[in-house]
Amino acid sequence: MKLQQLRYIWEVSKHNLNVSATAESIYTSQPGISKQIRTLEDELGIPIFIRNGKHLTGMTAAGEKIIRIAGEMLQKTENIKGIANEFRDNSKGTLSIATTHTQARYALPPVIKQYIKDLPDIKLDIHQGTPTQISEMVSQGKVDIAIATEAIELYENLIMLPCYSWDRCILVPKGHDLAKKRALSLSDVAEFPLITYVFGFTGRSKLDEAFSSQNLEPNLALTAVDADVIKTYVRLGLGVGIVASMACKEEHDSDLVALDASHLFGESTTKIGIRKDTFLRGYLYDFIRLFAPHLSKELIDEAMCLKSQKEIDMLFKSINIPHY
Amino acid sequence: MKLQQLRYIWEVSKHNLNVSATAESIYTSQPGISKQIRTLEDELGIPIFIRNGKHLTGMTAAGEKIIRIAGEMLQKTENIKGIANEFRDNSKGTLSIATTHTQARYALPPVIKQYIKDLPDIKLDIHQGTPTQISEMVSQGKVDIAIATEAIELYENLIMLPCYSWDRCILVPKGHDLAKKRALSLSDVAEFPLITYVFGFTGRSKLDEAFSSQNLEPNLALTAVDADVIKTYVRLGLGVGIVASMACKEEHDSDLVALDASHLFGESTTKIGIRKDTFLRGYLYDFIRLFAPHLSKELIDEAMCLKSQKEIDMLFKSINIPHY
DNA sequence: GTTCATTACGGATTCCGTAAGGATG
DNA sequence: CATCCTTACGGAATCCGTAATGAAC
Repeated sequence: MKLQQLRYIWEVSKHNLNVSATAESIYTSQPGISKQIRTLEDELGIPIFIRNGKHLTGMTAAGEKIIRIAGEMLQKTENIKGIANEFRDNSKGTLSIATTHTQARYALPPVIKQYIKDLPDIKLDIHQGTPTQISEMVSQGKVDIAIATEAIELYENLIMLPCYSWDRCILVPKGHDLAKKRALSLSDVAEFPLITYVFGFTGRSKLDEAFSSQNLEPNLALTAVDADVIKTYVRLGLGVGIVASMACKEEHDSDLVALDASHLFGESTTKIGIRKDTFLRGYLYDFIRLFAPHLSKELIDEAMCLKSQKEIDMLFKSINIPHY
Repeated sequence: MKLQQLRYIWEVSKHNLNVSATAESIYTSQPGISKQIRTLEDELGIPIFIRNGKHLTGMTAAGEKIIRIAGEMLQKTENIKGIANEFRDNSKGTLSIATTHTQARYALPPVIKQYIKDLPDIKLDIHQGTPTQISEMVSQGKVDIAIATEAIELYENLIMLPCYSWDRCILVPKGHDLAKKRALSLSDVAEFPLITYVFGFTGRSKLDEAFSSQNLEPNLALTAVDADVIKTYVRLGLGVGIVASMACKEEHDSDLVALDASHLFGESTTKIGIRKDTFLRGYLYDFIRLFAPHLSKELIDEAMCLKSQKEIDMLFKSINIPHY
């Protein structure tokens, strides 16, 4: 049994059982893979893949189990390499972050600024995408961590660490009727056309919950994936904006007015998503600590050791999560 | 990185960092191992072992972590082989059991008898030893399971599944004073010289607890590792025997009298010890089921998935454990 | 007829054993 | 000087790529 062989069966299983495509994607020859798989099957004495003539059409029951274990082993080889890199030079390396517009535009800049000052030799890769896209990227090991409010929980091999909770605010042009109100209520807001995030972005679900719990039918004039677009249309007078409070800070002295809406909607929590069972390099802990000061190395390690997300959530019940 | 290299560093770490001894034990040449380790260290870019001139004197911090992961990976290769064997032919294989005299002599015979009838092609290896020895054997993977009442909990990489609880009985020669008593008390028993198990065997600790909780100082005339020896000396009149009830059954119609002592001592529980994270072959589940009918495959799998022994104990709180 | 896996084969690499070398205690 | 690891080297085995073969859709 060779690691190479395990890698091949793993890769083939991830490429729709197409050996040619697999070979191309990992830059080797197709017969080479074929041969190694056969050798492994001979050694184990059982078929791993089901063949219909000369096509792979499925995995045997044993094959499925073996491929799963193979995947775990390959993960461990990565961990070994990570440990080696860590000890070779902890001040060098690449930190890959996948995140959403909201985080990249509002929450991350001060953190990144400090981070590149503290650890100047760490190369930063920041990828932007939808919550689903970035969760997928971590899940596949293409980036180290995801930062998002949504979708991370949909991936079984990711664990979520809560970073900070936040509320929403209402954005209106200066002089708007809503800005004159003393105590803003949800029905006040629902009278105007609304502009907010599309579904699946930046805690949008909490927003829908709030309206429907009061039997209000919001009139959504426009939905966007990011606050900058929302602001643009608020300025154009298309409606009232509802955005994350992180995106409101600088609005007080411009042409828009931000009204606190923390009493109208439930708070949301932004989380970091990490792949289970990965070795985390020191500078990754440093980054997380900077972004979410309550997430110490010890706490993260403790959470990583736990089996299920449920247990992790329990762990964080006793921890004070910062509020934005 | 090759599995072979990982195996070498693992084996060397298990042989007091002596490469020559390692080479001998795994039937290969010493330079071969040396070379592969060097190659691996070069590839990873860090030393795994600390060298003093030409002697290996320790492991680096990175090395320790890497070797631990290597061990986990090697375990997984075994699991893959196990799965393959399982599917190749589930009716063939070897079941290795390590157990104590008490189990082998009294609890196991009917189970074994049935088992070889049900699965005639499974070869059985039964090893006898002290609780510590047999736990060690499972811990090192030399046998599949341990069956004992003591010591399994001392090994971190073993999990324990409760099989049955049992009580003790008092053994006296026919016509002995104690046999005439109606209600036996602990102080009645303490008046006579006692013969029982040595410390660390067959629930001996429960026995000591019972006496000391009533401030009684038992007079131990003799201690032995097994009930057969104890019976021999009870017959010689050296004292009163206290043995597990499993060992009493056939005494009723012979020259010894067995008196129930379940009200005098707390009950003990005999457990099965299995190494964590191992793949269990089908015939192993069959054996366990025969020995402890409440341990279904599903229940065992559930327990094996849990992280800590604490959680496993919790799981079994809601399960009814048979009493001997 | 295109796609796809297997077989065949030759060259390069890797692996492993023996023998010699050099450091440690 | 006995033990132990490293280096050197040659033969065997393995791996991998190209080319040819044949089955499936």
